[in-house]
Amino acid sequence: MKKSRHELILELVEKYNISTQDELLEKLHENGVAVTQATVSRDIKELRLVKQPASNGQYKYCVAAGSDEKYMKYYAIFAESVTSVDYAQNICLIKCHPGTANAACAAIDALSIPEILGTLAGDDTIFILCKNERSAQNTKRELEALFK
Amino acid sequence: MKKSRHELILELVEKYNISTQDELLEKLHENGVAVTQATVSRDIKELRLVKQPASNGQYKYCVAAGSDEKYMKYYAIFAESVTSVDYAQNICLIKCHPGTANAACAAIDALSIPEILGTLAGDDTIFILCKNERSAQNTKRELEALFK
DNA sequence: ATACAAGCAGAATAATTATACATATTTTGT
DNA sequence: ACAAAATATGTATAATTATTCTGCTTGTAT
Repeated sequence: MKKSRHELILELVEKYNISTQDELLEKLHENGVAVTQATVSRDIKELRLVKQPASNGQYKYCVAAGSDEKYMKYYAIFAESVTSVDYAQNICLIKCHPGTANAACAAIDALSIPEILGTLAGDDTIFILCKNERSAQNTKRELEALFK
Repeated sequence: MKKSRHELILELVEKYNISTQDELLEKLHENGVAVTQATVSRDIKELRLVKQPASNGQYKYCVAAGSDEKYMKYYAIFAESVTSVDYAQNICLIKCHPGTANAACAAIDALSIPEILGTLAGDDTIFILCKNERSAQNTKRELEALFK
């Protein structure tokens, strides 16, 4: 329950400009997740999201970009979504449990690995476009380290 | 005055584990800078510091890392190309100065806003296809914030 | 089956942070 | 130098967020 809510929160935060917990709460409700602000506050703490002052003078909840700690944040979600990582040529391919690819993909995006040009998630599969075969290999290794 | 206070704040935040504005306030006072919490709140907003949940279960004020800096890169081109942003149904429509739509459109593409399915630029007009009306509205808001 | 422990979440509330408003201060143009 | 405009700040308060306390639910060992 909590796990999937966390995934949803990460997605929502990526997708929308959410500037208060109440806004996030509202989005969660729209998605059929009924919790209270107290829980959202705790989720945010666990996910280590931050309320960042943005350029437009608003605030926006973001995934914190903290050195290598950031990997830890995604470990859980990644570990329980991903079943395999492979690559061919310059494409890295991730297989996930059904329905979890988007969440895992959001996590990968959030890692912003420089070798990754772009990602595309279906229902249970993620394509990762890399610069070349070497990059794909590195990416595979990096992601494997993450979910193993 | 404000400038040096800002510098001091950055130093203090680097140096200590500051988890509330009141703590920061106290440190400021120790350093002979007498301001109130309201000012600290505004300083933090301007400096774009964030209160980050840390590994020890505490919170800690930090310098924000990137995340919406990408917007800055495109601000200039966007600001000088775009004249208006509007939407109808699931289409977001941008009006630009003659001849500049393609450049602005490239900038929009580069932002890779997830709600945008695709874009099409003419000479002075951009069509942005969104998933639905809600997405179009969000996109409008986001882009307006960018060029305003 | 029962007791116990651990984790989760809601309600209420405490703690913290942001802002509306009113002044003061600084800057700018003349 | 002076007035006008812009910027900065404090006060008070509103808004937001974190936490305490309590009751559930679930799994586990006795």
